[in-house]
Amino acid sequence: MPEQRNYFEEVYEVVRLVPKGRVTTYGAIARYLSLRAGARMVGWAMNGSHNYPNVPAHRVVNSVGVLSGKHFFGGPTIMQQLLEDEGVAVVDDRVVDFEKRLWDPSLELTL
DNA sequence: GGAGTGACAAAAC
DNA sequence: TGTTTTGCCACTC
Repeated sequence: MPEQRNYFEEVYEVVRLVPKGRVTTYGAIARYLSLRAGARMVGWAMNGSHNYPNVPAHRVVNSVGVLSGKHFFGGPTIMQQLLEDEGVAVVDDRVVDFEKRLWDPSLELTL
């Protein structure tokens, strides 16, 4: 069945554009997609991200920089390990210098 | 076919 | 000031 889930693809595409060593938020992606509060969809999309290649869902965190869905990576430390491997320090499930690491598509892509 | 849920966020009270 | 409710779309039961 063809992928007719536009929002999901949009989310995946944006997440794929997140540079290594940077993180983004559900709200940022939702805003970039002109969603009022579709952040839930972003998270749900991440849930199905395993069906799509190169979707660094570990770079997507909530609005406070917390690795909300770390447990969905098959382990509570996988997400943190991936981020640390990319140079993103994670302490107490939170991204260090989150505001500096934050990659907002609406800003970086200057749409 | 209908109702409920889901890795969130922002507005309202 | 903190807590509660609504919003969105897709997917599952």
